[in-house]
Amino acid sequence: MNHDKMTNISAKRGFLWPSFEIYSGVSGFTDYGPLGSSLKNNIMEKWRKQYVAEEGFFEIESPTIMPEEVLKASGHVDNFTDPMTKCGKCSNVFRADHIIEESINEDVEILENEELDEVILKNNIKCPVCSGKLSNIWNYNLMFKTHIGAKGDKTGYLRPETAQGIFILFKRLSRFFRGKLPFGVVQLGKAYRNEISPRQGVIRLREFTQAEAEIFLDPKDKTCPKFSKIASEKLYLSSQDVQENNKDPLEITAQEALDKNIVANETLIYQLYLAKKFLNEIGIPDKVLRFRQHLSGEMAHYALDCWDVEVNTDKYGWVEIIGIADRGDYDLASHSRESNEELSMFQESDKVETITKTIVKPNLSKFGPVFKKDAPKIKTFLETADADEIKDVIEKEGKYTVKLDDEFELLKEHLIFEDKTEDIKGKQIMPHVIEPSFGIDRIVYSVLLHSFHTSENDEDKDYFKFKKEIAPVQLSVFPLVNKDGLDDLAFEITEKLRSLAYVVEIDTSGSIGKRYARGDEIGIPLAITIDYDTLEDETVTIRKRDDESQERIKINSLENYLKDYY
RNA sequence: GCAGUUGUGGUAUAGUCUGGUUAUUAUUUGGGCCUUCCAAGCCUACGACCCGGGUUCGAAUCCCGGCAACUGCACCA
Repeated sequence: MNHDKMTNISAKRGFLWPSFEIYSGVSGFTDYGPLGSSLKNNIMEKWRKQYVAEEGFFEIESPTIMPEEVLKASGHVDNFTDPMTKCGKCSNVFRADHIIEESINEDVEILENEELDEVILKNNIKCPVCSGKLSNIWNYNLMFKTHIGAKGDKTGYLRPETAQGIFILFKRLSRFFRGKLPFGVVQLGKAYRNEISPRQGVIRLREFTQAEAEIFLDPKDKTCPKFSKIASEKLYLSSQDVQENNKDPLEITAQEALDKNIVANETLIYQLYLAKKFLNEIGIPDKVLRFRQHLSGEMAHYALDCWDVEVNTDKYGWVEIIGIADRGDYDLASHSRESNEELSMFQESDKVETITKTIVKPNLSKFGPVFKKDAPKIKTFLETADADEIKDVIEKEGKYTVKLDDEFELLKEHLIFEDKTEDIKGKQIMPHVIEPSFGIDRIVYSVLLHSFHTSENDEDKDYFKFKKEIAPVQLSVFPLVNKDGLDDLAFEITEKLRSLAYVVEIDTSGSIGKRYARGDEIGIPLAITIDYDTLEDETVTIRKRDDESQERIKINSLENYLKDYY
């Protein structure tokens, strides 16, 4: 693990570059160079293969600019903020809670802005730079704000996460999936957060790529049909208990995690397993990974359970790269409330249940004259009231007292009780959501870091040991020397391989050793060398990056060889 | 956002304190020569003083501001 060497080569060879560099750059943004872009795409394609193809989820794409209502409902407009204050004299801007904490040495994190204003006034807190008067506090929202339309009267924000785009399509999606739970929807794309001062390179960006899946399921049934297939898979988990008591991470099977109630449900465990599988397959091994359960104070208010997947780095320590949360029905409930849309689904039960229950109705000829203008609200109360309870109380005490804004006494003659039988064919439910959320840029960084092979002595070299599935360049082709027609043949073979849709680099510069080294450095798994034997027997050598082993094969069996390999 | 350190070809650097010739060296990269398998060698070319302002006859060098990076603090729903 070596951040410095790795980033050096990554910049040199076109993986990651600072954005807007010729204008001296802006922190919190990064450019993917040719190889970085290709690597990232390969990782995202691999992700799609796992979640869309293998899991049967579907991908959608929604706008990156969202109207204010959406983010108001999701809570981002009001809560995704920091309190700020500005000095009237020198115009410096500060985090209000920080100035106050420094000045009076008290934790004021929980206070509202108005209360903070009062604290500033009461303690006569001044600008720490020039002692000028501080303004009232406003919220600095971490979202990028913009205007929609020429009139500019509609406020929009760049989305702070891709997930909301899925939630607000719920009505359409539930029809698309023909009303059956569970179903999964994914979105890969950019999200934006105007961080105050991002300083960890590609780890903390203002514009970043997420890959999120939202799995909608029955709140009463969070089992997972594929769970049995992975029940005996080993997981390494740092549960709340492990963290709070400084224990070693648990090494347990998926089944044990479920039985011991360490992870809340099957679907959540299955998602932990999928995340681990994905990371392993793109070259991030278990030994640099940690599955960490959020502590109860750390958990977002909407999450029922949440696990972070963290990767170990030499420079930034443990970095969160994936969050897997059970968000409950928080999002659907909020959007349903704000939009006045019914965001629930009717779920048919396995068997029809016939129930008989007592219902209560007002006996209107007596009820109306007695309660007059209060009658409607008492009637409304009765619609949702427990009829059995009312009946009991009236039978025992002769009356039932309703406490609304006033107290009303219901007598037996005001009401009609009926026994009613109905068939329950199912129920209307608001699905819960389990969300694995991948930070793609951080994952690309982790792949670069943990694929990077550092030399231990002078003969060894530094290179990216990418898994062949994600290597940005798949093949290199070299003529052993640039003469006697070997070079022409190399170009010919390159063209042929490119027509088979392989990403191929041909290199005729420098010595053969230099060419291997250049190819290794950017992690090209295979090199094909054309030499003098090629002219005689139409064979080439295939040389593997990781062990430098060579084998000789016929040119006409190259296609099959590569098909098997990739 | 605060404090400190730093900013010279793609990379790593000399020069900055003490202002003054064509900005040092290595490596990388392109072209050529050579080369029958792992960064060999030779020739050659391209390539830099972070940006803006000030001081000065003259600024890579001194001063101020900005931007960025690094370290620590803070922030990270």
